[in-house]
Order: sequence, then C-alpha cells, then structure tokens
Amino acid sequence: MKELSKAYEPQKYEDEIYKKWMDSGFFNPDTCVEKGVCKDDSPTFSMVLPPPNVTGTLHIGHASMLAIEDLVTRYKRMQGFKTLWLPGTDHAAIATQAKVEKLLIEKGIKEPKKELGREKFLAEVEKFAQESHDTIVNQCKKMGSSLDWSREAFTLDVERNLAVRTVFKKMYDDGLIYRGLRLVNWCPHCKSTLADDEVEHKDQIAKLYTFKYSKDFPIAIATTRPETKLGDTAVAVNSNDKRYAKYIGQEFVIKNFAGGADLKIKIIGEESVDMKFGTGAVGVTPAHSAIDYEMAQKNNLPIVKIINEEGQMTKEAGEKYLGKAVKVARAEVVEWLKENNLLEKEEEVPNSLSICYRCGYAIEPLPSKQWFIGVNKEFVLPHSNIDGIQSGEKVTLKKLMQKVVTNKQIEIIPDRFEKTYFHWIDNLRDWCISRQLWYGHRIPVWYKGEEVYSGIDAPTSEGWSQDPDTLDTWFSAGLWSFSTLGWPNQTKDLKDFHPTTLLETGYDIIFFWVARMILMTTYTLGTIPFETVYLHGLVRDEKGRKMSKSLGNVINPLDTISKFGADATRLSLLLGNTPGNDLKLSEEKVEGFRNFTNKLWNISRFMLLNIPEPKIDVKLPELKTLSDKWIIGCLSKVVMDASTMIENYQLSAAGEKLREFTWGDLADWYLEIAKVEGGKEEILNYILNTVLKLWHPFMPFVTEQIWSEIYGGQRMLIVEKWPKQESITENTIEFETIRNIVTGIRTLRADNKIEPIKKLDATISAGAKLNLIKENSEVIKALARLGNLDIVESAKKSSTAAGFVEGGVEVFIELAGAIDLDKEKERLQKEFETLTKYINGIENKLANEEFVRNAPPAVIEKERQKLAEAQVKLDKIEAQL
RNA sequence: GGGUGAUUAGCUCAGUUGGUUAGAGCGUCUCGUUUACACCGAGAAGGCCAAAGGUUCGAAUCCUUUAUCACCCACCA
Repeated sequence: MKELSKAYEPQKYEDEIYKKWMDSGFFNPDTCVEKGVCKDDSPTFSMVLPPPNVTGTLHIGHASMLAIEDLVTRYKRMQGFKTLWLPGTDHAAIATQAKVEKLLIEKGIKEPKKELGREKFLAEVEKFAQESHDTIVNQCKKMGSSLDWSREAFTLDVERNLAVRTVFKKMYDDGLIYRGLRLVNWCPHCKSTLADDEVEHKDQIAKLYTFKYSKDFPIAIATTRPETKLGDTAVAVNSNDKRYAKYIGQEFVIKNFAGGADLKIKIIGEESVDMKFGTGAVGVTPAHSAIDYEMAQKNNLPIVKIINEEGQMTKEAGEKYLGKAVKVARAEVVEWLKENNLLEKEEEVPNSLSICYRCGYAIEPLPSKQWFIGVNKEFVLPHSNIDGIQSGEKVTLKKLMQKVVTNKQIEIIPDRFEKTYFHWIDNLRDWCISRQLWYGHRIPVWYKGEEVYSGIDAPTSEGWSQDPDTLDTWFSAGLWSFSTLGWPNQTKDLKDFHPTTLLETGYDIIFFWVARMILMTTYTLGTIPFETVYLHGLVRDEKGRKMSKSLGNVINPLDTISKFGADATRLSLLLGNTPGNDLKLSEEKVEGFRNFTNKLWNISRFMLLNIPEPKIDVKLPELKTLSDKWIIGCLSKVVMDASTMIENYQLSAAGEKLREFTWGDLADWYLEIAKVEGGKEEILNYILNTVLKLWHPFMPFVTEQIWSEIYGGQRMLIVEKWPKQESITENTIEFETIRNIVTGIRTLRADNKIEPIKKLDATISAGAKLNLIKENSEVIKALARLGNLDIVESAKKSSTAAGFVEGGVEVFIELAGAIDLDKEKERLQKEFETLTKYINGIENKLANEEFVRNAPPAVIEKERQKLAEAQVKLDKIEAQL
C-alpha cells in the first residue's frame, strides 16, 4: 500500500518535477508525436508567449499570464492536440536602453553613449539583456510553464532580424513605408521619436497667460507655453467671431518679440477655435503643436522650428534665446511681457500634459524627418485568406485590420474590446517607426549622396552608409506570430502552427501589440495571426491599487512560490480572475489556496489508504450503492462542466466547479461515506485518477507529484488523456434526501448544544421512502452520529423529541432530558411561518390568471410541484407543533 | 469632451439568452481532535442585489435617468 506524507511540501518537489517534464520532452510537440501522445496530423493548438521585456524581472502580472496560458496549454495537450506554446523575450529597445543608461550613470559614467561609443555601449546593453533573459526564463520555469524551450526566440536575434528586414523591404517596395518631414512626438530625455500610442497624458494645473504680442497688435491671445510664441506664424480665431472677423486675412509684423525673433502673424479663421475659451484667439505655432501644424498645412503657413531635439531654443527664436532650455526661455518671455505691460492676465487652469510612456518626461512635438508606415495607402494584397477580401484586391492596412475583426475571423474576449479596437483604428494616423536609439533593428536603408537604397542586405558597391536609426520595438514584435515559426523560410512549423490558435495578453497592450500583429500579419501573409484574443486584466493589491515599489505593496511571485508553492500561486491568479477585469490579490488569498493544495494531497492520501493496488487504466466498476451512483453522477457532470468552461475560456468558473466537487461532494461526503460502506477500491481509484487529471492544468506540480508517488515513473500525468464524461444521468434527488437528513440532525444537535461525541437516538417516519432510508441507514447513523435509528413507515413525535421534515420524511431526535420544549416549539413555529409565507407567495402566483396564461408550461408545472411539496411539509410541521 | 467597466453578505467575487426562499470563498460566532487533513471537521449569524422610474404575469438580470468609483481615448490653446 502506498502512503503519502502527512502534509504537502511544495518546496521539496517542484524543481525536480519541472526537470522531469523537461527531460521527458513533452513540452515539445515533436516529441509528443514521436512518443505517441498525439499524431503528426492531430489538430493543433498553438500560442506564442507574449515576450517579456528584457528590462529586469517578472512581476505578478506575468505570473498571472503564465498561469492562464499554461492552464490552456496543458488542457489542450491532454486532449490530444498537437500543442505548441512558444517562448521568447522582447528586446524592448527604448526601455532597455534607457535602463542600461541609467545603470551606467549610477556607476559613474556621466554620458555613457558619448563616452563608450555605439559598439561598446551596445555590448553593455546586450550583457544586461542576457542577464535579464536568464532571470525571466528561470521565473517562467518556477511557475511550471510548459513552454517548448527548444523553440525559444528573441525579438532581436538573427532569425527575427531577417524577418524584420524582409518585411521592411516589402513594405518599402509597396510604397507603404516612406520617409518624410513630419511633426513627431519627441522625447528630449530619451532623445527619440515616439509613436502616438507611446505618448501618455497627465492632468495638471498650468498657468495660462493672456497677452498681446505687442501694443499695436489688435488681438490678445492665451497660452500655457509663452516661449513657443516665438515660433508663431498665425493667430487663429473662430470664423464666426464678430469681435475678430474684420481682421481675418490681415498680416502683422512684430519686431523683436520678447527680445527675440521677428514674427510675421497672419490672422486666420478656424471653425475649431472655441470663442468662449480665453480670449477666443489662439497663437498658431506650427512647428510645436500637432493641431497648429494641421492649421499651417491648410492655410499654407510657414513652419518655424524654435525648439531643437535637445529641448533647447534654436536661433530661429532669436539670438537672445539661442541654446536656452525651454523652461528658462518661458520665464524670460513672461518677464519681458510683464516689463512691457503686455501681460493682461495670469491664471491657473487645468491642462493635460503629454509625457513619454517610458521616462515620464514632457513630450516636445517638433518637425523631423522620419520613417513612417502609411496606414491609409492603397496597395494590392496578392494572396488573401481573409474573408471578404479577394486575392489581388486593392486594400489599405487600416481596412485589413478592420476586416478581420468585423468578419469574426478574430474573436476578441471580452468582446467589448472590439469597440475599443475599432475606435483606435478609426483614429489611427501613420505610424512613425524610426527611433534614434542604438539598441534595436537597424533600419535597412542605405544612403549615398541623394541616392536611397532599401534592401534585405546592404548594397555591394562602395560608398553607401546605413541609416543610423533603429526601428520601433513594436515593429519586430508585430511579426511575432510568424517570425517565431521561421518565416521568411517556409518551415513545417509555419505550416503546422500558423495562424496560432490563441493570443493571451493584457488589455493594456491591445494597441501596441495586438493591433500591430494584426497589421503585420494580414499584410505579410494575407492571413490572421491568431483566431482568438483573450485579454486579461491587471493584478492589483488587496485595496485595488496598482502594485508599486513606492507603495510597498508589491507581491513578488517568487516569494509566494517559495512560501506557499507554485500551485497555490497559480490558483490565486486563476480563480476569481475573469477576462478584461482587474484582479485583486493578497497574500491571504494565496495562503488559502495553499490550504487547498494540501487538501487535495490529503484527499489522495486517504484514498490511497483504501486502494491496495492502484491502477492507471482503471475502468469504472459496477456502482453498488446510492452514494456510488451519486458521486459518479457528480464527477461526470463536473468533467463536462469543466471541459466546456475551459473551452469557453471561463477558467475561473471551471476551477470553482472543480473545487466545489473536490472539497464539497468528494471530501466532505463521499469519502466519509466510504469509511462506512467499504469495498470501494476500484471506484476510489477511478475517482482519484480522474480528479488528478482534471486538476493538472490548474496545479500541475502537486498533481504530478501525487501521480508519481502512486505510479512511480511509468507514465507522466502531463500527457495523460483528459477524462471523458461518463453517461451517468443518475437522479441525485434521492441522495439529497439522505444528505439533508444528516445535515438536519447535525443542525438540531448544534442548536440544542449537544456535544458531537454523544450518540443520539432517532426515529425516521419514512413513508414512501422507507426502502431508501433503510438502505442508507448505516450512512445516516455514522455521519449524524446516531446510536439507535428506528426506521418506520409512520410514527409520531414523542414529547421529548425534536423533529424536522425533509423531502417528505419526518425525523425525530430523542433528546430525553436535554430538550428545551419551549425552544423547540418556537423553532417549529418560526419554520411554520416562513413556510406559510412561501406557500402564500406561490398560491398567489398560481392564482394570477396572467401568469397562468403567459408563463411557459414548464415554469407553471414547477411552481405547482413546489407548492405541493411545501404543503406536505407544512402539514407535517403542524402535526409536530 | 467622447467611451468603457464596476456598484450583490464585514471583505473578494459568482449569478451566460428574465422564472432560486439570491450563492461561494475568506472573515466572524458556537462546538469539536470520530482510524486523510487543525493548511481540519460540524453548525450558525449576516443581503430592500447603489438610487429612482419604466417594460413584463414575473427583474439582481432588459430599457431610461442619476450618483459614486475606476480605466481608456481626444490637438481646448
């Protein structure tokens, strides 16, 4: 007989189990085919791991992602799918470079890039990235992730670089990638451009200054950025504004504004100007404001760049300001306005500040020559697997992105995010993809004088120099679903696993990543990157706040793993977690699930004590007793429910159902009954195997450990077949009667303060259920701790007994001297009253003609039944009173 | 300014096409070591389902309005 230790200690087993899984090769679909777990032509399930940034370590959010993805992967693998979950990491260009720069500065290198130069600096970044990578891989393993490490990829490795260059060249040739002078989002701190999505907005209070450029200028304007007025080329007023209409079209020259440049200001009419805000007039700075830039395009205004990439004033602002920081210039302009009595008002207004999503520094919009992807440019899609788009049809990237979601080829869970997605696409502008960073994919474009060459490889002739810039990190991330499978080579993996089945990621990167993958894949392959998108929420602390170092509320997954185990950590991130919603987590919650892993361990321990020779392939034996039929009915139902729920990505609900069965039905009832009934070796063996399989995707370690304790190394749970539903449709009502009788007796016992150890005598007036009760009398006696139990067809309550009615059966407990007759009467009286009220409610309902006319017959029948049952119960209680 | 989500027991949440006497876990209280488990067992208390209208025979569930909170988007200087 096998025997487990008394308590489960995760720390003792987890690393060893992971190693066994690795050695088995079962994370790799090819090995699974070789070893007959699935066939080469079995249906596939594939998913890529959203590659974590190599900027440091994994946090609890990553742990949640891994738990969800591993659950689905293990489920599919056990179902016999040819299953691939492909790991990788993201070089996260701007984030990683900024992090390493900071670290080097802390080390005492004041200007790392200048001092080290491109090559040495990059070597530092790569060293850091490698270390982070190793940490991340280790953490993934700690969580139990069944990732196929043999296929691991990196967004910046050689294979992915080829994919990047190939796609770039293709887009360039299709005219989708172009270089142009545009107003871009510039981060003076990161010294790079940013995509529109990489700009965040922060509410703040800003000073709004109202003033005139000069005494002679007829209109006062209001601005929160006076220094930019040195680059103004117009003043915009609402075309319908009677105050200013007469000036529209006029031009004014302001000499030496604020002691700096001369301004040439044209008054223009614009519908968009709010007459009620400020003075109703806006100074137009085309070079440093997106909206002003558009006005300039429309009105043919000159663009004067007065702030450079360093965040300093240019000579266009005038000699006085040349080289001065923006903030200094602002103060000086305000000072000048005051001195010249031009400042009319200074007030505080709420304002939205644009900041860099990486460093939080204020964004400076400025004109710059950059590379863009045109999202509205038409091109021909040669091969289309997209419903509603023909091969050879003219399309735009925007159209492709919209189509695959509107035609339901891609399903987004929860579906409300479709709306968000469409809204984003509708407002999408050309994507600026060049970055002035060193760490990343170098733009595959070479220059020689005026000549420009774009190719997968460098031109062979002399005299070409490559563009110094790199690509937005999301460019390579956008290729992830197919670049990881070997594209541009036509590999077997690509054929087998693309499009991938599922993309599981956070809702916070739906634009950055999900949308870009859809763009890149539909364009490059003419197909979807994935069939389903499952968006998870953020993990927050128990008060719903974001976890942050400064708040000190960070829960580190490695800590909870070492304290409570990986399985407990996983469960705490899976149960109560629903798509699209944030999850509140506390250490107590993890602790609770640690208790459950131990419970499962002990359930197994007990069952093993009653299974002399456990077998892996045990068939469902003949069901002898009511409880046997009942538990197998429950098990069968939970197999069905859990399966469909996982299929529908209701992972939390599936886990709840399993827990309810395992802890409630199985442990609290069936195992207790098994102690009485005996002879259950095979059925217990069958239930144990099934339960371990069902729990495996949720908590792989403890289940695999129990499995290996039972069956040695002969077969691993990770590749056992997922259970099938038995065709047991046993009515559970009869068992419910037994269960409720036991509970009823226990309640009476507690109410009357009778210690559990004392055995009571009882009489059951069973009526039509005489046989049922007789057959289960031993169970009732044991679970309710009865001494004598008389089961008769009909009996009356004695004066020293307490009684209750359950399922048409009356139960009388002999309390002899212990009974408080008044209290007993009061209790029955109370129940009588609630029941009467209940009956009245149903009677009224049934007396309502409208109800009887309109409600479906099944509902009416149910009400009648409820009424009849309640009526019987009421009569019996009345008799007991 | 536009949009989305949340609001159910002290806390965290279920409640899937409208038909329950509204559920679970944690916490609280009472009792308890009966040959798996005190990381446990038995029992109990605790809810005008945010508010107001409406639709319906019937609403926690559908519609409208409101309130509070959270998040996303946006070029109000």
